Amino acid sequence: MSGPFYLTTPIYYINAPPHLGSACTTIMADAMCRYRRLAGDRVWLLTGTDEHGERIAQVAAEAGLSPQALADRNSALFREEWQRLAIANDDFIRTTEPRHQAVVQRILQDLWDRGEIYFGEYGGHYCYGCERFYTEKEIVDGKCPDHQAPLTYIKEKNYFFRMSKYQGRLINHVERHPDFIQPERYRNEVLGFLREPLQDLSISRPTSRLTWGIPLPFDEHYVTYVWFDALLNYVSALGYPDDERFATFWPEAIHLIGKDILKPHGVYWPAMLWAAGLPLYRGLRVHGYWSVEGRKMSKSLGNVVGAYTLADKYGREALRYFVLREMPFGLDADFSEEAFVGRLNADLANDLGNLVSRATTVIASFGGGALPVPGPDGPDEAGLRAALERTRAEVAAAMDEFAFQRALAAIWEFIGGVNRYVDAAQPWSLARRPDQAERLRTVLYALGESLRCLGILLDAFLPEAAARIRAGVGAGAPRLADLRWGGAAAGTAVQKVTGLFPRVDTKAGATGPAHGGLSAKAPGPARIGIDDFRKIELRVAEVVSAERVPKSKKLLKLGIAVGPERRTLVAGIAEHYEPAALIGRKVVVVANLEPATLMGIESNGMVLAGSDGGTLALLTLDRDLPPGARVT
RNA sequence: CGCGGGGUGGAGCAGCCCGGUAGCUCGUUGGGCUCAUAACCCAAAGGUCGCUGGUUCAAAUCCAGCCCCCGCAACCA
Repeated sequence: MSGPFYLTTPIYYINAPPHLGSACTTIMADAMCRYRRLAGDRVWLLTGTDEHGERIAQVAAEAGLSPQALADRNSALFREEWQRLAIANDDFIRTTEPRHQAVVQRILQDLWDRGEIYFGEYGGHYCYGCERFYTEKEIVDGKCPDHQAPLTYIKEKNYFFRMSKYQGRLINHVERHPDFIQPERYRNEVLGFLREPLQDLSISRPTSRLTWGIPLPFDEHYVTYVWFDALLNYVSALGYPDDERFATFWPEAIHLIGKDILKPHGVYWPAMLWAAGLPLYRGLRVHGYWSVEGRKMSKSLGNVVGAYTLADKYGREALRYFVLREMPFGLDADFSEEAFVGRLNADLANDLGNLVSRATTVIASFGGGALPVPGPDGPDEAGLRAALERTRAEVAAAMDEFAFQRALAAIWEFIGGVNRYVDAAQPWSLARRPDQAERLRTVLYALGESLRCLGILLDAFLPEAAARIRAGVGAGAPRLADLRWGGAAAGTAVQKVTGLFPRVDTKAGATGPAHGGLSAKAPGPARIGIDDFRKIELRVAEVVSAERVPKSKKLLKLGIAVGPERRTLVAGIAEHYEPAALIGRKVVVVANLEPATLMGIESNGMVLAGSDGGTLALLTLDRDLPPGARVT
């Protein structure tokens, strides 16, 4: 079982601060690696940040910073977050580091030399009206489906990776290695992607459009685009190609990701590795998403949960426990503060914390503060021993599948068993009967032994609590190999361990609906001056026609009159307003917005509406004004 | 007909692939214990398993149709 073990988290895009989702991935990775270290493996845990791209350059410009300065600042947010959460990563890679850029360029050059990359002209059927390309499937009779106008075939030059040629090989690999992508549902999803013809992958952007990236070594007018830059971190961080770490760990690589980036990892990345002449990673493990109180976590809903704020309020171990216990691996899970506190109180405080407290107290009070020499085991001790073995085996099996939830459920099964044992054995009664002295010693030893084993079992999941438990029963450094009944030496001093996980009082709103306090800090909109506001041309408009945009869920196509002018705009209000109910109404629109094309329809302007995430309300006039009137 | 997930006691979930007494956690109620963090242990109450039809000796489980939620993607300008 023991050997090298290499686990990666995704590199997080520094556009947004760390939140519950990224923390969850990282915590899972950390727990897995701690478990493997416990098993005696040589482990390498990699995390890091993805720092290139247009958005970063833009945000930096707005903030008056260089892109590098912004990247330094935002990358540090992640590094600090993982420190505060006690993540034991072995490395932290940044895509702006020279060690990464050098590898990216080296591999790009190599692929270019060997013809895996070509300079292509992306040919597409382009509609000038829509300002977009159409695929063969979308074209109706050779015309734009929206404008009914003939399309122009135009070309855009870029570099392409010959990904399409790996399609058959990849299908074959995924089919023959069920363990390559897990859980099953995501394996099926990748096979689903691969049923459609695989296109070559555009891997460059001209520097005229994007400058904040890694330059192509063979053409200074282009930089790499997203995935070639990002995915290669997994090998660049190991010191590819010459470092010993690369030779040791790369063949064992397991990528832990969220379901949002399945396609790049399950499809692009294997093709890239083959093209580069590298062995594939060993496995891809995909977890689900967190929702918050039944709703998707999103910036626009303002319900993004920050991990550290939560850890700060309830303890980072409680946070670890919650995300590992509550999310079945691969499936989505829901976060709520109520569920969080429920877990904390029921599992950590009542079951575990209380057990540790009562067991150490019993040993301290009735056993003279040390593990006594036990007498012969009775049936209850045999039962405990069997329960421990079941738990050990189930934890091992669960961890093989990244099933943290099952592993913890198994450990809590054991904790329940020990609690029942205490009640059945009643050491406090035995202590009153001198003729039961040997029996008492047996019971106290069994309790100490149970805690010692918990101190090992829990180490991967709750490292700090596990350390306190081990310290309480005088156990040394944890090793999975020591998870055998009878490993504790009689005579070992035992200290009372109390307050391991104090209960959180849920009565009378003691916790309160602290969602505001739990939100990740999102920088609020900057203040603007009146001159900036005057740049926005708001006008009264009358809706003269309204219809649903076919095949769309949210969009209505509106014909509006702004003074004498008629224009078409698209509004994302179809879920809240019937088209017929809008005709004739006066609304307020942003009149000088850049046109945009949505579902093939050009939208000239934007209807103003307020929303709290659930309800949406259009802005209207409380007394009549003619269409075209300026709103200030 | 875009892809997918789900509807099971008050809440959250398992069971469904391989039909046969409906299980777990929390909550509620009653009891026990007093070592312990108003905790721990035992017991009880509570479900027409979304709807309709079909297959079968037997359907939560298989088949068909329908209803309702929720993601993802394309579209929140």
